[in-house]
Amino acid sequence: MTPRPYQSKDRQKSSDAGREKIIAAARELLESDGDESFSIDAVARRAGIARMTIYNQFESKAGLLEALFDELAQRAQLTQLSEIFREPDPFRALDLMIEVFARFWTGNRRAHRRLRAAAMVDTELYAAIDQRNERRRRGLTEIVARIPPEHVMPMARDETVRVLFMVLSFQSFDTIAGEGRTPADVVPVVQQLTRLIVGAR
Amino acid sequence: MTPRPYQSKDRQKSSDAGREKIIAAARELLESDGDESFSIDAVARRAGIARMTIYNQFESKAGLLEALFDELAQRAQLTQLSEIFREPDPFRALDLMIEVFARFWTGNRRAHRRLRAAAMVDTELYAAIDQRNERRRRGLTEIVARIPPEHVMPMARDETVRVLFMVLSFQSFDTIAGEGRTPADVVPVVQQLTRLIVGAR
DNA sequence: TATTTAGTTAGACTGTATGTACAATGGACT
DNA sequence: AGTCCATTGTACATACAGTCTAACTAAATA
Repeated sequence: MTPRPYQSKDRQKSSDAGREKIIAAARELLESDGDESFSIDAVARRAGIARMTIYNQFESKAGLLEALFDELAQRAQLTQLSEIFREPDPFRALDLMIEVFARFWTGNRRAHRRLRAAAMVDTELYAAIDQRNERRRRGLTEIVARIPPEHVMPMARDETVRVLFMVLSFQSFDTIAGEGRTPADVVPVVQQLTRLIVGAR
Repeated sequence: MTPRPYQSKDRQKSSDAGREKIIAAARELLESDGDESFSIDAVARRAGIARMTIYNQFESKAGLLEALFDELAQRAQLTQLSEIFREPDPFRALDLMIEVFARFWTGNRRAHRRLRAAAMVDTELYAAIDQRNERRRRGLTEIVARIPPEHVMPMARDETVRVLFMVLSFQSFDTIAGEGRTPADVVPVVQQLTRLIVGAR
């Protein structure tokens, strides 16, 4: 009758493996251009597990997509950002930031599109992703603050941050990339655009 | 037994009135921040008509939203655009274009957001709205082509068009506007940004 | 080894939504 | 009077999210 709680490493490991299998299936499904719609059922089928397991692991569809977003971020090494935000040279920091986000946004473009679409409908997911985007804004604020006062800028600083935030959004990269252009094509354009916004060095 | 086809003016008029009533209800519903979800049923209830009538008039949800998009465009007097595209001075044309789009995008912001969200899910609607956006791109192409060859531009012309297309998108205005800023606040920022992109006169 | 524990699974069920089919109604036209 | 046609109510098929539950399974512990 006495409860006998325990945690297991093997148990945790197989559970984690299951989680990753599900997220991978979700990513593949979002990335594929098949006409199959993105439903919990479809993810479960592709991962070869029961639908209930997904609810077990992720609570809801929003929870799954939130986890997927974070996995995409890890894949694109978005963790480098905190390092970049500490880069003393603000102009160099912006160039690096553009490279990282180009990798992120254009690496899994279809997935990001459908993720955004889902986020616009689901308020819970929207809040989760919005929070992550705000990190980008805070980083930009830091970087812009690091631009020396004697440097002549075409816009006020807070306006500059707002505009840069927009330029570094998924939408921006997606639109500028158009169809069939690689990150290598887009990065120099966005870097050039950014230089115009903060004022050439 | 013999078919006796006819058209009626009164009939047409009351039918058109019904159409407008439905579109108005759809617009109000999209614009309101209530938690009521945007369903055909909700639109019908608000318009005070039967759900079937909507399918009768608009074929599908996508059809209704497409019609709504066009109504929003008319309300914001987007028809002025064809005139602006013929403006000989390209710099002035850009400034005017920004004013028109600021009115369009920020006038019914919530509606545009949810319209975009719906379009990202529904391919039919996406194609319809994409087509309308392409008119914007063609207009920009014309305007940029009108910039005199001796004018020094920071980017190649085709790249300039792509970037301007992005800057004049809903997403751009929505992001730059942030929360609670009016078109009057946003227009000068976007105009300034555009001047940086095409090169100051 | 026997028992406990916790994640997995299949299936039934609810609720919401789109879209279709169809027959009845009633107003507008000839 | 007779015809046309948009509107309407109702029933129906389908898809999806999410909940509940009871059975199953494999690992952990005594």
